[in-house]
Amino acid sequence: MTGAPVGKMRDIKFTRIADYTYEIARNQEEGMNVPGILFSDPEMLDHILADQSAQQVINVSKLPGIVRASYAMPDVHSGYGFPIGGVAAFNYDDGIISPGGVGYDINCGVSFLVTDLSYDDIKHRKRELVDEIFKTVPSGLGHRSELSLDNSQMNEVMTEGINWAIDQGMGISSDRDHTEEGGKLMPADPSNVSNSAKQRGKNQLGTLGAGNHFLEIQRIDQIIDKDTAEKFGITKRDQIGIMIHTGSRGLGHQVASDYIDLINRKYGQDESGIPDRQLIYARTGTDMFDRYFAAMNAAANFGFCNREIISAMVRKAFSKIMGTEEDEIRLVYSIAHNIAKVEEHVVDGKSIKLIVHRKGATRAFPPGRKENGHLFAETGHPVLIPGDMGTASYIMVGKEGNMDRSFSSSCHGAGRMMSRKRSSDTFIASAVQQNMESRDIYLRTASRKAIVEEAPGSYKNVDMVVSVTEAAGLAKAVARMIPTGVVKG
DNA sequence: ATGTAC
Repeated sequence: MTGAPVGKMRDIKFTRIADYTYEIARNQEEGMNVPGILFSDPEMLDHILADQSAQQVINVSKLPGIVRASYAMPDVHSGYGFPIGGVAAFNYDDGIISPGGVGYDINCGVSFLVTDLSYDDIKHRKRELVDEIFKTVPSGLGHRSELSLDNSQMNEVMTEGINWAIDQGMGISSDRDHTEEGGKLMPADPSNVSNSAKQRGKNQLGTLGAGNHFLEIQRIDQIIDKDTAEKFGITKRDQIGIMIHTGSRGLGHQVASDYIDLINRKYGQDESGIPDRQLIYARTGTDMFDRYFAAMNAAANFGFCNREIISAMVRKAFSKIMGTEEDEIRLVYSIAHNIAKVEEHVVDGKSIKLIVHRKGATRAFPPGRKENGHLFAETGHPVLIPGDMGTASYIMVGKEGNMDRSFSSSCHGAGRMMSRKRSSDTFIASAVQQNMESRDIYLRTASRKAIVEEAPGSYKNVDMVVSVTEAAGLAKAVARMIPTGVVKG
């Protein structure tokens, strides 16, 4: 049934307008330029209402130049200004860009690699493999890389993205076709990145970081869409893959804080009508817009390069322990889920240029978009969904028609259900680890804190998030992976 | 998420 109000909490009214799709009408609050749209189910709506995310969806809908709707993906939760799991597109000719709409971890994202190895091939060496990766890939807060870059190398990384790593022998040239935009976003201008941001990045290339960032050895658990899986190189149950979830580290974080600060100082007064200070933005056509966009792309390129170099370290570890060749560990895809992109979309029957913010949301283009590249023209590019460390992760692809539903965006993970603090108060590290061990998941972490804060019970059920994402018509599952070895910051 | 901080 469509059209009847289904809930009212915190004075926010939702109307079910389609399968797993709820609307917050434009008349909900004064100043909304577009409605809010949440992809969810009745059970998950409760989680949304328990935090600030629905209000944040409303706040975003009031920003200038927003087109069609302010969206929340099924894994939405509250974030800095914009919700995590939020998608907002602005008219490129008369809109805005907002650092809060991208998030502090610019190009936080995922790489997934597959091997021809089966679980049986690695199980007797699994601990050695994980230990080797844990030893060679620095993880945790403040842990430095053995790579130390000078200014000119930093500038190259920020303009060239993964090409820098490939030129250095830390990557394979074919990885370009398996990375969003070839792993090099443009325009990227390091001169718009502060010295302190560059300083922070110099010893962080090839580091995993902390929080929900991870590196997992996974086994293919279910192949859901056999044809597509095969095109992605996934052919059998128990096939071994490696998932890397990390971003642009301290460099991206510094770029975000620098520009939030700069924009606030320059436009804070003029934009006093803004519903939340944290939504501060630069308007299209201003120098500030161009500077942030080019700095964000520079940080994103650092993020792509970071995942590429970690992939090279994984290839090396597999080679040392398993005797595999570099090209036997194949990149399926590397994609961002914290980014703003310039994209063409049809709005009101006309194709227009937009600046699409995806913050904790994954681009999910179906076949037919040039961005897919030649390899994924027929399938759509892989959409990588990292779950929690004890349950599962997914590969999906965009569903036909999702351009009209979410500007071709999908969920980006399970989404937190408990705050880090509440997780720390709820879980005991040894019990979490033991539980994982009993399910054959070997865990190495840089800190005890990571174990409790990242306990699987802190997250929404990823299977449910994925099934709502499917039912809402955003993306469809291709394969489900389960972790067997986990490295956490 | 992040050298836990203006």
